[in-house]
Amino acid sequence: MSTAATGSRRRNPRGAGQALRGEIVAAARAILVEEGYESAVTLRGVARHVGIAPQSIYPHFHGPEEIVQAVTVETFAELGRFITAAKEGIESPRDRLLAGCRAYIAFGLNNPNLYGLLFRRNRLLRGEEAGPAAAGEPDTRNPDAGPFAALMDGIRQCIADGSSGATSVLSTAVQLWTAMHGLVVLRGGGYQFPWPDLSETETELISSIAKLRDPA
Amino acid sequence: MSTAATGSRRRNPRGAGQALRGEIVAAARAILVEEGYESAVTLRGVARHVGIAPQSIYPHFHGPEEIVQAVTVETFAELGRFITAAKEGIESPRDRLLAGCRAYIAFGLNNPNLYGLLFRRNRLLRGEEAGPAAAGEPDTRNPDAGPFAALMDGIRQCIADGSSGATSVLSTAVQLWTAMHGLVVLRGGGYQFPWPDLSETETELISSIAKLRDPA
DNA sequence: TGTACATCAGTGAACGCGCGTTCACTGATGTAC
DNA sequence: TGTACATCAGTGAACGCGCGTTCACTGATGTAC
Repeated sequence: MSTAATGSRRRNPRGAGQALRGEIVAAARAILVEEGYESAVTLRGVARHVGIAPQSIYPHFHGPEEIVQAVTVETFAELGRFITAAKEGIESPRDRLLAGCRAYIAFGLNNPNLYGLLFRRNRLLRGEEAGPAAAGEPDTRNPDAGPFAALMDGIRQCIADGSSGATSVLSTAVQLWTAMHGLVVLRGGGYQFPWPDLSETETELISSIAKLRDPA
Repeated sequence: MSTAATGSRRRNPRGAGQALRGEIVAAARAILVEEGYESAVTLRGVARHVGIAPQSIYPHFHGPEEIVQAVTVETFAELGRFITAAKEGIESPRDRLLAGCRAYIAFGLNNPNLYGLLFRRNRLLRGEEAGPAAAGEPDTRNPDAGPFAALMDGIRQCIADGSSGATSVLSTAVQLWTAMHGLVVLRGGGYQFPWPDLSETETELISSIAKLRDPA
């Protein structure tokens, strides 16, 4: 089931202790991708995957949740880069918006387990104490930065350009995000369902929500 | 944290052994609502909640997953009844469709933990063997029955009525469901975010996806 | 009408497992003198 | 140039905990005769 540790692991050289941190995060990521559930990420499981003793994780992380959080931060950055890359070189605001949205959806559908990590239910709902936002607080959910800000920019440009008839940028962005998230979660959920063609669905959803006019 | 067992539990009378089944499902439901995660439903935890010994569960369920499945089936039925009740007495197809969709969203936002149960990732994704659909297989995800079929009916009536300009019933229903699901999951996720007004968002999303014409 | 018995609705006690966590330890390597 | 020492990057062994699961048992109650 889970890949066994290599066993041939070499101790990191003096001063390179931080390298282990990276190995731990990578192992947790691999376990998440394979197993799909946060609960599969245990200190002992990660240690086995890396090939170290469980207690060797403590200098880097205080527990499993911190490791998962590190994977989450990494994944948010990855998603951002993926979307940015997809929009590169596209001039038309309308096509850029579509390309960005399609990239978001593609990332989610191709990495369902990692995507699920980005939007797992907030711990607050379980009655734990609030605390300030962590240093690497995910920024897709931050309206002023990252992918969401880029989405708003894209919509603004479409409005300016005349290719969108939307009135509220924030409201439109939230609705687009909502639809894209729903699409990723439902289609990536693994249910048996006669899903209509993905590309058409994307186009229709985005066009109708962003009130895009058909290009001449 | 978790409510203690009453301790004053009476043994069920002869022939009423099935009553315990109901108590077990109710306890699991309560734990899910309180704790929010499937992993919180353990045989021992449920037994504590009911006030019985852990092994007393076995005559009714083979393990925690079966209990969760029973809660899921119950919740699907509840959702269906809730939507049906909300549409009752509304004549206009357009208003019926809106009422049904609003009810779906309200149920999800008011019962985030139970709603999450309905659409948790399929076990198949974790590499477990397939097997045929269970007896109580959730029917919101079945295009030919339950809430989803009702949604398609609603759209059909709106099209017949002239209040919707949609062309494909199935595609429109899937898109509506996608958007509603995304809305519930994102808004119910507990993130800090400047969400626009819920009622307006609902109206805009549903109207644009179902291509509803403004009523005169 | 009384009584032996089968059945039902559970319990008591115990098991092995994987988990997080702690404490004392090791052995290589860079650094001060 | 040699050597004592501090530090770094980990390990060995053990703990208590909650979990699922098994086995033998109990005690009330309906039923056959």
